[in-house]
Amino acid sequence: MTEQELLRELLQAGDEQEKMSEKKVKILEAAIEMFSEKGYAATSTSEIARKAGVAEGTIFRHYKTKKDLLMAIVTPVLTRVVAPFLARDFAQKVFEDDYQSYENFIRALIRNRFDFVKKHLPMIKIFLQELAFHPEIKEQYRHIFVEHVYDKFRKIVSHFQQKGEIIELPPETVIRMTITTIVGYLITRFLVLPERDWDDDVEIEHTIQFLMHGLSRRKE
Amino acid sequence: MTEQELLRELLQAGDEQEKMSEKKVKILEAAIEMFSEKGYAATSTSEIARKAGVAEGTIFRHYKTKKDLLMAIVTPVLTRVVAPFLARDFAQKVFEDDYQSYENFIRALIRNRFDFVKKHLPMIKIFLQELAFHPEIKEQYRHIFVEHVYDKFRKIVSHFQQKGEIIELPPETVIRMTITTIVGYLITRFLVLPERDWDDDVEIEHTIQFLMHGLSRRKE
DNA sequence: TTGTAAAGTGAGTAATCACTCGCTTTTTTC
DNA sequence: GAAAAAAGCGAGTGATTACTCACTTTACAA
Repeated sequence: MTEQELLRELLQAGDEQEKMSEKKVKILEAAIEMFSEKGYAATSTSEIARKAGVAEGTIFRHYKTKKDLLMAIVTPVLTRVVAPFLARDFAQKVFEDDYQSYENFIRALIRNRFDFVKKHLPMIKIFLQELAFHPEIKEQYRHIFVEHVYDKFRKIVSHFQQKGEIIELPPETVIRMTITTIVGYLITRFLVLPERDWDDDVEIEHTIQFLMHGLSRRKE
Repeated sequence: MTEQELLRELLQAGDEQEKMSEKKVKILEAAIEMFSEKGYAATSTSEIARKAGVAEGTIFRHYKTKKDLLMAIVTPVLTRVVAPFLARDFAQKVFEDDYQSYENFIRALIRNRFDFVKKHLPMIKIFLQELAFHPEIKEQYRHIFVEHVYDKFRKIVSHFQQKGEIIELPPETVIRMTITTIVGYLITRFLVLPERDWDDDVEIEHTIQFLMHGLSRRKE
């Protein structure tokens, strides 16, 4: 699968899969690169057109406004970020002991999210940046999280709390710590210190151990 | 101490304390508000002038360029973020058992940073946003961190590792987990879910317990 | 009080902005 | 293969941009 096919597939997530023209893909690639490097507001449509090798009018043929172009990039990220939780059988699998422990659940989650961030870093950068300034993006995110992630996550936490594997704190606190630890690792790894030579397998394992000990039942 | 005096003091950090004119303070206040709400690139100097109740020319009387204005806001944040580590006697105090444990050290740190973030949230938002797009800011940050924070932090970690309080992971991993946990909590608290009604004392204590258990010596 | 430097002003400037529109070229449909 | 639709083009639009500059007002030292 080529880079272009991969991008095409990701960006079409949700849409009826119409074929995208060559130039439309070029526009998206150029926009993603420039938005992630200079920021959305600081990137002009003429720059995007130049980098994409396309007339400026062509951009507005495909996207009514510059903001539409941003949303076309950001929306698929939104759904993919929480993708693991969207699978219909996801919570089921957890309860039916596909992952015998919270630890294995976390391990699968962190590995999965690691690959995702590694593959789509520029889009994720744009998403994180613009989240702060566009209330609709934040609202979409909030909606998806509340609707598709929070409830399932809460049930998983409760499940392993009852099994005695993790501590009896409020579920939202446990969820916060889990997400914070994973996201904190990924942001450090890919945004804060990307140039350091990481031993990813070791670091992921340390992170999992840290999280599991932090969440383990306290024994006196 | 009024809000204005407080702002004045913070923004003058480092400079020889020249008196700032009324209008200069107004400009800074307006710029901080707008930059944090709309972003640096999306805010025009004319908007800032209007909000500050000042002619546009007055902005450029005090700051040569719009970017100079940004740097005047962001630079003091940089030093204040790491302020606790800048104190000359800081590491000394830790070793001489002012904080008898890593836990107490962390507790003091998190409480201190909590107050700082709460007080200067808009400036911190601007700082975090623009860090991504201005290499000089990132370089300044890297420099201060490497020069003034990392070494002291590393010594503190080693100290408590030798005392057997915390686990014998590589110090940079322990530092990463500590910072990640604290920053993750503060970002969740003030940026991701600021509208939730937090019981801050409880949440801070849970966070400390999570961190300390995550970092504790594993006992078989 | 007067002289001077700093602070403040706002109309003006060239460049750039997101976006439009009449047109040509390419692709799809029957 | 002709007609229709979609994609692509680029000069042109009015609005806005960061910044300048000649000028006026204010602050303060001698």
